[in-house]
Amino acid sequence: MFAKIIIDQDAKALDKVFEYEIPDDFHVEVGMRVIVPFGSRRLQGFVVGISDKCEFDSSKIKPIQNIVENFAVIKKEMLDLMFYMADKMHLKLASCLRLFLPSEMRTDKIKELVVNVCSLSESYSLPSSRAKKQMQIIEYLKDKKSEKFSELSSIFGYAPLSALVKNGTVIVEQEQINRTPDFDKLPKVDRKLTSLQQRAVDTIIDNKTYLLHGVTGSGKTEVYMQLIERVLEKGKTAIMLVPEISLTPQVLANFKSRFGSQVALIHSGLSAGERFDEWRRIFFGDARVVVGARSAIFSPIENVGIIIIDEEHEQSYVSESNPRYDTHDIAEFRRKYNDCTLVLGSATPSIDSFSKAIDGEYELVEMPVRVNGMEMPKIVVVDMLMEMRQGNNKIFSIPLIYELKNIIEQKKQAMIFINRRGFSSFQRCRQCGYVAKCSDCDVSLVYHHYENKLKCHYCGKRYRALDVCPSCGSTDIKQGAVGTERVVEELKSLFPDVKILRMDNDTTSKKNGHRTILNEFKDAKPGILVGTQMIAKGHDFEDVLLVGIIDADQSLYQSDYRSIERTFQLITQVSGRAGRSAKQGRVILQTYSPRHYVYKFAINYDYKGFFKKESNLRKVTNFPPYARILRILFTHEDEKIVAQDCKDCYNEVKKIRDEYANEFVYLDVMKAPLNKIKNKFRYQILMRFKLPYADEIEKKVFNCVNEKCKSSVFFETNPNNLS
DNA sequence: AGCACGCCGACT
DNA sequence: GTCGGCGTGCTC
Repeated sequence: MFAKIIIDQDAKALDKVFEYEIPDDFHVEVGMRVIVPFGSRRLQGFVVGISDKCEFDSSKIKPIQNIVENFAVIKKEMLDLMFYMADKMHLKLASCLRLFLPSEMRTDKIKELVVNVCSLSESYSLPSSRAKKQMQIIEYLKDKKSEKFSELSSIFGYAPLSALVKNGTVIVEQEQINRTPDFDKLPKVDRKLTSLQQRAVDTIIDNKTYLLHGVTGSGKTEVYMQLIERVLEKGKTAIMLVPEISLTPQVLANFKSRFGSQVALIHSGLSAGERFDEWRRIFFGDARVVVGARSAIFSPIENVGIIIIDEEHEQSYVSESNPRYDTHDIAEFRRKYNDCTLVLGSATPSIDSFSKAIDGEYELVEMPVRVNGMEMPKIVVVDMLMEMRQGNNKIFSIPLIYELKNIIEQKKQAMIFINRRGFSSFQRCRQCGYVAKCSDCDVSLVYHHYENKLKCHYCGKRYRALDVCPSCGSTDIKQGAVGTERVVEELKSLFPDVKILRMDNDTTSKKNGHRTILNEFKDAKPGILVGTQMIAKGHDFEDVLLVGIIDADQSLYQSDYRSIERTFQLITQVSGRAGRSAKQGRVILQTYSPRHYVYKFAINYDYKGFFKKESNLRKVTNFPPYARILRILFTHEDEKIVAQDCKDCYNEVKKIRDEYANEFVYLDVMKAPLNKIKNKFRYQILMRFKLPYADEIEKKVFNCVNEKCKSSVFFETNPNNLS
């Protein structure tokens, strides 16, 4: 018999199926991990098929050397998913498989899922004198009493060992796996749902995809919980995905108390060991609800009854780096495979998902009212140009200062949202125009006042801050756009007695950083929390009555087609933080372009109006979801090589463009906007084509680029940012 | 990916 | 003369 095997190496040249002979006494199944001789090395591989004949030159076929576990660690569904991903998303087979296993089990120090331990049986008969290896094993075990099966089999070989096991000389026992003890579910409290919530729960029953559009505060989480409960009662399992940043301790505790030990949590805060343990509980069916961020969609959970993607519009559901995938696609695959329900929930669905709902691909379920019946907070747009004309060129507008004073007098709380960390976006010499840049990346450095350093936000490299211009010696140095640090500093000088906290990547990188800051904020009355994106969701503080958005335009003028959508979502989410309790909240939104249509819709919380406008725009200008963008990014240390590689591929792609001339809207080559990151030069080919032949074109482009070019290329469809 | 085989510069 | 640079090519 022969096995089709994928070598566990992330290299383009090895991205294919290799064939090995299965020794007669090996029990090999599809999905197992094995060790195979590969050239002069031994490597880990995965069995993806078994056949009684081989297609490769049989004289070159080598036998499988060993098996790692005596069962399949990659389940059937995941194997199918791997082929699907490789085909549809042009990913390497091995890199898909790696997504399915916890990092602890990977390559070098192969961690086994269960440990099989061998010992000599009490009464055994000596093998025939010809079986030298068998004798050696017996001697070894006499001396050491017991040893791991895998260890023995790699020292002496699998064949003699399995012979000894078969005739009862050697006994194999599975080492006890420490599973978390089952404990009783908390008593089922009768949770009163609003009629809207109840209607949502009653509607979401079929095995299809639902888009749950519920305004912030409409109680989507409770709906999810009810849905999961119902699925569990039917003996099925559930996957619940949330954006990484909203995996706060409160959310986790909530799920733990509701579902007890049935829930497995997967988040970035886990150590490798903890992650492995949770994975193992899922694998063996001890956990029936998986709650986690993006990667949890790959959990080896069986018999799935429902998959939920909360905040489905979040960018973090698309993996940005190497195996690039969109969680929606994986979830859709698993929904079909398990014939189960998929729920996409959001207050501000992505244009993509909502248009699928409009087209009938998803069923739309709406919850347009907040649980507490409160109005959404009132959003006031402040024209910063006008402020400037009136002589205020400070960070804060007059209305914002006024409202802040108000809040402080009432001993309430405010949140200030500014989507840029650090002190200022750059430092520039006013005399000669010099801007400090990172030596490894093509970006300007961000000034961090607290550490008095310039930092590169791409590679993390630090530099001394400028006090004199290194180019002309001038001391007249201008600070760029404001960041969180600068806002905090300014607030402190305005309100010296008020507790002001900052929450961004710099202050939460330490363990429990989030929790510490949030706990501190909870008791700070009056208090102001300044932060980036990460304050935008999940945190409900009753006394937050004011939200300030410092630079709403910041996300608006990024040169990608989703920036307007993103701005709308951000404003809605941030505004949702205000007035979670009985009092109505207020939002001050500062902008330099107050007449942009996004603000008109945002202040009225008019998602549908916004959707209509935005989707129309995309339709007439041929942008997703009405067309597809494909970006091919080339990177290399040597600029000449990338440039040439990229150019060569471009010429090939042009041929495809000519073949599908009616489909292409756009095609060009260029330096990437960020020409260099971490000392690697970046060039790109960008194209946009209509949908009818999109899959076909994409495949052709992929194949020809893959053939043409040896250096590393990165394919992105509908990229989130073009830097 | 990693390792082997293979063809040209500065060392005992 | 040889040790060793890393350029191409192969691994079932």
